[in-house]
Amino acid sequence: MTSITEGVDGPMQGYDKYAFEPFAVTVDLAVLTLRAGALHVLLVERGQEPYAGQWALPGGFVLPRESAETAARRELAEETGLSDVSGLHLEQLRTYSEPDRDPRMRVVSVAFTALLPDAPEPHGGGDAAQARWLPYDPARPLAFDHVRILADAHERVGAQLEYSCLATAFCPPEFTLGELQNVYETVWGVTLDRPNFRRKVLATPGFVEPAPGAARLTGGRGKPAALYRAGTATALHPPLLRPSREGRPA
Amino acid sequence: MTSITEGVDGPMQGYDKYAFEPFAVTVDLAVLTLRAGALHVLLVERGQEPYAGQWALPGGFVLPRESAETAARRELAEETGLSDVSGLHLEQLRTYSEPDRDPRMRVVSVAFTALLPDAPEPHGGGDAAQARWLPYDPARPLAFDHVRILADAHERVGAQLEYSCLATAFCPPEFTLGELQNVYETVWGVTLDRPNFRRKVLATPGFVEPAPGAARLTGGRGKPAALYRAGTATALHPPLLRPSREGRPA
DNA sequence: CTCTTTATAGTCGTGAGGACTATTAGTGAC
DNA sequence: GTCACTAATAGTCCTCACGACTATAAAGAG
Repeated sequence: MTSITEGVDGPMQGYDKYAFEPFAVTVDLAVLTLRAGALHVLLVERGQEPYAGQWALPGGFVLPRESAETAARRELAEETGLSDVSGLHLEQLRTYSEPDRDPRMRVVSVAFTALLPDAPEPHGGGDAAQARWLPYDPARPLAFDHVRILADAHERVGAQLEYSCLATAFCPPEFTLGELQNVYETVWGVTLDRPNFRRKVLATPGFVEPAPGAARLTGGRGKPAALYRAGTATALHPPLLRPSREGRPA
Repeated sequence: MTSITEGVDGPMQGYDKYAFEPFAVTVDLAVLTLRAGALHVLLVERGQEPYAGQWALPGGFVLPRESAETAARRELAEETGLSDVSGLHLEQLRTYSEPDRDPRMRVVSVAFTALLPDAPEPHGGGDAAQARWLPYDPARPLAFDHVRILADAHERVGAQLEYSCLATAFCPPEFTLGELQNVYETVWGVTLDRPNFRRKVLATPGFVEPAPGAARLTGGRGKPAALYRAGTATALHPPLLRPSREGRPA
């Protein structure tokens, strides 16, 4: 295998005695939100080849002086129009580096998951033909290896709901326990018993705390629900386990 | 900041209309094992500047046609001298992309954790002055940002012990429950009750199964222990939670 | 008012798991 | 041999987490 380093100038030059190939580094974003009780993903329609006209995860190149995290935050702001909103949860998912994942060249992509409480309509700016919230559908074809990235993101978020306070990242600053339960039910695709869910959440120290002012959410049907806000804890002890994926043989 | 793309030939040329910087992509490996009941890390002594003479995690450049996973496996084989041994657990940790993490140039590094049952002495080949197993010590200075990578690896492995069968990756093909318990106690830095640990492990379907032949390990002091091998399960239900890091206020 | 809807309160029984004791089966000292 | 020591294994007891379930409260719709 021959080195192609000879084509590289500037800071690449003279890196000890190693041979290496320069890579393009990008970020891909799996931005999830809840709309009308359903999980939605932010997707962009590609305007250029390859995969022109197909849906893809938003993302872009990491700039020379950026970390991947910074690039992801910038791309998210550019695509959705919201600049570093409070309640934004951004987390590195993993890195995808298969040699042929981009047919043009060697691209290594650092994938992130982002969770948003409300869903402002994105304005598809820049390179994308349009950007839209679309219902999460594992069967929807996407450009590149984005189907896999999105599936990994969904799996990761689902797992994190068990052990972290991540669910509040899907909720507005003040929320009801019913809304919080909807997060779990929607992401996990299950239904939970409401009194038991309430007992578990309130018994977990630091998960949620009553919103100040004893505010209550009225306007809907039924008894008004008390409002809560995210607590100070970051990890959940004990964890809130989803119903066993494997049968219970015992 | 100007693009330095103009110095790039070959597949980098003419990538749409974007300006991007070529990055060097490396892998770093946090290789953990148990020796004499203590957690050890595989470290190499750097032979060149920067950080010449300092300890660092093994790693190296991703080759042109390699994925990061393939590169990690190759580097591990090169550094430790063991070629794709059975029982090798390799997993992507995360990617470190701070702009100045390498003083010479822009290097994005994909970090992996590798778990080994036995610890063959490494032969420090190639670029490293020497390679050795050293006791895990979060306070040991390391080159680059490797202290953080190693700490992240330790935290990740500790968390994974709770929900996965990962502990068997530290053990030889056949092991006693005492050896398995030592894995948990060493990585978590706690002591566990032996009968309770035994009950939990045996009650978890697919975690371990008796080794064929009703073999027993003798030679040590005390009653000989039965031998087990890793089961077919990959996830642990229910999880084997470590003693609560936060106090139990309830 | 009555029905429906949703939030909240409480009850009961099973079982997981922490703390603990007892027994078994080996080695090494004497 | 036998006695101490060590480690594996078996079993007990008690608390509490949690699933399943019933009951009550507080709103809007008609």
